[in-house]
Amino acid sequence: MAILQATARLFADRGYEQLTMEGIAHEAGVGKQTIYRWWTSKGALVADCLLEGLLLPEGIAPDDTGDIRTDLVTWLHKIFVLLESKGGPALMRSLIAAGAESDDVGGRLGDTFGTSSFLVERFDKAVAVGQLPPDAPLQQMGEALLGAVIFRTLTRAPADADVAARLVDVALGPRLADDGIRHGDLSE
Amino acid sequence: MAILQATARLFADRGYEQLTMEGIAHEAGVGKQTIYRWWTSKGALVADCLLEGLLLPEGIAPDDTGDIRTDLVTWLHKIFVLLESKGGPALMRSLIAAGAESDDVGGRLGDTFGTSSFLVERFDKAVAVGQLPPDAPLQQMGEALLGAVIFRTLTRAPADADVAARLVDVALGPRLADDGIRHGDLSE
DNA sequence: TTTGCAATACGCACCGTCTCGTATTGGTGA
DNA sequence: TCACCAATACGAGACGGTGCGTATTGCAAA
Repeated sequence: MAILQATARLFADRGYEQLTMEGIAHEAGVGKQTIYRWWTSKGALVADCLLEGLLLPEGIAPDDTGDIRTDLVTWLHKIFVLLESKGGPALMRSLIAAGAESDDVGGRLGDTFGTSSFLVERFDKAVAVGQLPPDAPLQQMGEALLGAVIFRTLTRAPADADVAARLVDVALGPRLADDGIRHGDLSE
Repeated sequence: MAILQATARLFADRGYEQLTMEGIAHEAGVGKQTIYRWWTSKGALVADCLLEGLLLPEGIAPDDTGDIRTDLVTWLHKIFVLLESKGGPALMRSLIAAGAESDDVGGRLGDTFGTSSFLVERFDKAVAVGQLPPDAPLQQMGEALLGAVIFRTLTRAPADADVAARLVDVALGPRLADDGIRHGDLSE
């Protein structure tokens, strides 16, 4: 659908706040009424874009090299780099703002990043190979990691590899079964 | 300053999105020009409210009963209850939206909840009495907890006492020094 | 008087609704 | 098979409403 693609394009280079129905209609070569016929609000429209995967960059799922800690640190570092890159913070903040304003977008974010997210899927694999205990609170571990990323985005805190390692350390905690508990020097 | 109080009042019962400069001016019995003389934007104005402590409810800092785990679970549970209450989600989402949109508010949120937040202060005390090791990544533990709260708010995920306990478990991880590592049944 | 500020008028942008004129589509009868 | 004709979907954009940020006005205290 041309409207969704136009929305995604404008979202990517102007952000949620700057997104206007008139702008989308023009970009898509469509009348406003046509948009309103299919979607009730800007939020619903953006939520559908999110569902179609038009808003997020490819490959935001962590790798699976077999070692959960390495994979998570690598993944988180990649996210941080993305967040430092041009347009990265804007995209992220736009998503957050959209989620905060619109129940549709918020719910969709929950679907994308929540219960059955790529992160929890990666945790599941780690459980399967015995790197995490079966009773680990995978859900909350994922929330903690993603939440910390959101928190840093919101507060404009710079992030580096050190922070990534420490966050993973917090998330995995005592649950890493195969190679000990404490990793690296965590002193401030 | 009457303007700040008016802003806080309107923010509390209408939220950030519904907040208008004209509304604030009227509520404060002030001309719009006077507001613009002192603040450049709605964001800056709300950021100052945050700084003055006019937006957050009293007593959002955790207690100190001596046991860090109990205190954190109690605190998180309290936050969740607040979040379920009338106006709770709206306030929280308004703050998040304001932070996402405005660098002023975002930075202020970082000051309030970040590096030297009440949460990290509580962690410091736990370190002082030996409940946490001195090299624990306190900063990241705080981020994980607050981030998870933000994440749940954004995704409209309901929260209960169980979730609170699991989140605290993730945050504290192996670092609880005085009474063992695993607490409660964490199976799904 | 002068000055500081509340009040308000202004032009702009966008909202969501509406109306209009133009395709497009699918059914019907010769 | 083909011409005719609703019915419908759509692009375009006018419209009234709201809030923005700026500029002007007029009152009241010093």
